Amino acid sequence: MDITDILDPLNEAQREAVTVGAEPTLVLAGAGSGKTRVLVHRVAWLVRVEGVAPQHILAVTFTNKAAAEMRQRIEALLGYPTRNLWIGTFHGLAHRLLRIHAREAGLPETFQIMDSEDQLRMIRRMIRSLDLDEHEWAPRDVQWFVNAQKDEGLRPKDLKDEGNAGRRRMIDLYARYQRLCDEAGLVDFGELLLRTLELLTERADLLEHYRARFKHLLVDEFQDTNAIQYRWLRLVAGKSGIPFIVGDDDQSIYRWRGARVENLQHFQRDFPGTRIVRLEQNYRSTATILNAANAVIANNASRLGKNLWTDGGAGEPIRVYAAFNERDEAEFVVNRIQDAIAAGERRRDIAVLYRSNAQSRVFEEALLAAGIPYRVYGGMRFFERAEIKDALAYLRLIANRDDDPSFERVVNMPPRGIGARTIDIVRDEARRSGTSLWRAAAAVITQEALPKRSSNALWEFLKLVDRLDQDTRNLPLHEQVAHVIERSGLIAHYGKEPHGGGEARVENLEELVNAARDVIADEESDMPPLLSFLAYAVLESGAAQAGPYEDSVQLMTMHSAKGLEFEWLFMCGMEDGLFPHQRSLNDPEGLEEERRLCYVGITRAKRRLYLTYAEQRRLHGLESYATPSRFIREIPPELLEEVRPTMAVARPIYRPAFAGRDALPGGIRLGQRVRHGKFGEGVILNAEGSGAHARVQVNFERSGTKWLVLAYANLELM
DNA sequence: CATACAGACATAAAC
DNA sequence: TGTCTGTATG
Repeated sequence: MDITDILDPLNEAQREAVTVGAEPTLVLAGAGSGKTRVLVHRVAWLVRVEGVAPQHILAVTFTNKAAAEMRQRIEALLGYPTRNLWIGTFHGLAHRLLRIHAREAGLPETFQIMDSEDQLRMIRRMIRSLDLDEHEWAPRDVQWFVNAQKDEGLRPKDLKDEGNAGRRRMIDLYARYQRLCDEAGLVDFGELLLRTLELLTERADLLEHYRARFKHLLVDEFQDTNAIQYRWLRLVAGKSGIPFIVGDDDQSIYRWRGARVENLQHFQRDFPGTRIVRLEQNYRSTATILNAANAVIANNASRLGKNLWTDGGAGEPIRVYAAFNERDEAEFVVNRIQDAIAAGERRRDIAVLYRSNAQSRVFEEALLAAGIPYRVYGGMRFFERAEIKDALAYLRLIANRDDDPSFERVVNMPPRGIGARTIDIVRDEARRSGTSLWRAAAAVITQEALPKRSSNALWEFLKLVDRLDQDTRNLPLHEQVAHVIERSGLIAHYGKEPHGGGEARVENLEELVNAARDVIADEESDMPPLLSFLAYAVLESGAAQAGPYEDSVQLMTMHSAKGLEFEWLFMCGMEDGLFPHQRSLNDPEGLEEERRLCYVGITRAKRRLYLTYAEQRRLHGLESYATPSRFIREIPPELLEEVRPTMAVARPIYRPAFAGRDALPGGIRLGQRVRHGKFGEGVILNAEGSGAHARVQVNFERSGTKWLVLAYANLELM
């Protein structure tokens, strides 16, 4: 058997990982150490050398994009399609199981998935219907609470109020929300996982079946799994499954949305005899860049320990530029980008990274002015667009009339004279009789509880949806979609939107037809195409922007940069308060996560890295003065090179951090916690002036941010 | 029902 | 400061 194509491209550690026997394996894979390659080759090894049938393999990735890429690479290596090999995200796989076993899981066959926006709308509506104060019970907070519980695998009945009235109400809201979802046949992202877990826990026969099927469980980006995903993995693995997981504790940057790095440690505890393979050789960056990354991450206390190395050369020093303000920073970056392009660099190999999206603006303006094509990551995705969600809502109603959120979304879209008053009456009726809005609407019409005009309009809507359903029942999916966007009136509605704004929307709607054409049937779960398409639209929200092939400079947050690499990299806004972000300055765990994010950022760079910061920055409308990020100071100075502005300036460029602080009386420092008689507790953000005129900016927890004159404020240090 | 205006808010974002 | 949401107005 020829296995050279599997093993030859691998180094020794990679080869060890790919060829391990049937034992639980944990691959600690540093940035740029070839972890995707290891996963792909592991699958090929199992199939070709160990003779494992593809249906005995389950591979879990972090995103759909990664799943698609992995499947494609596996097929390229194996040389044939891998139909029975399950590859997907935890959510995608859970959805598949729930479709196959909807009945056993207590769901209607036509159940629909809600994205976070749908979920938020639903919670907001619920809070209103309960006449709760939306400030005290902010829908966002409730949503956060519900999702956090689900991520931990907890149902309302598992939660105790601990004698806390607020918590008791939260638990109650969670329970009510869940009831609403169940009644409407709706499943949120967390529910996909939780339901599946419960299904497999309760149904020993199913569990046994899937345990027998999925012998090999491969999980990528394991450091980003949450509690329930890990329980899921353990459950499916059981005693006989062989988990092969790949992760990097230093790249765990999603703690804030439930990811548990500890799962890496737990894994070793829960699967005794775990074989650990470390991939530490980096093929991406210069030694200088790697050393900087290593130096920064070394400041984190809780690590499994790992040191990246390369046999490549030192390369260039890392450039640090201190800008006057954010516009100077952008101008500097754009000038360097022009240099790079002039030197023959491709635009797509250049990226500008920042901590938060709001920072993109200045760079966009500067790039626009310079006429350099760029692409901003993030923002509105295809399936999140209003017109697309409208069209999907019609389709969802066709599939399931009881989908209340979809009903509310399009009952008056396009406008057909059904106002807030009418909807209120329908809603009241639904609540009174405990049915869906759809049924309530029909009831309200027969009861003649509405003015003639509204009643007719409502009747027209019900007829419309029924007609759309009937007329398209036997059409291929994409024709069904085309029919629906046309006959629902959405096309006409958006087409006549003023100032040509509707044109793009109409194009998007037409694009939806194409998307429907491309949907591939899932033979295994023999899901109806419409249901399959609707699920796809929620689970795979689509790229934020089209135009992929124009060669353009990449702008994105440090988070979105994970997994990517660039020849030239700019990390901007390297200021304490921006990066690390303000909200993590007082929290050691938060700070460690920021540091990991910095590590992720630095290790994206292949050849040249710039770190820039602005000494003065306009933020939320007011000027603030910043100190360079502590992360810059964590890089050994010999790896850095200051870049001076082209104009001569009569001041030190790379000011030592916290210069000027000494001038503040009373031992006050930035970041210091203080208490004020009236405003309560807060943190010093900024300071200016000295002596009797010294003022400090304090961010009070209760009263917001204020400038105070030190001499009068009587701040108590904490 | 569309548009204008006021007010709140401002970390990251896949599924 | 800019964006988004909700409400007031014509």
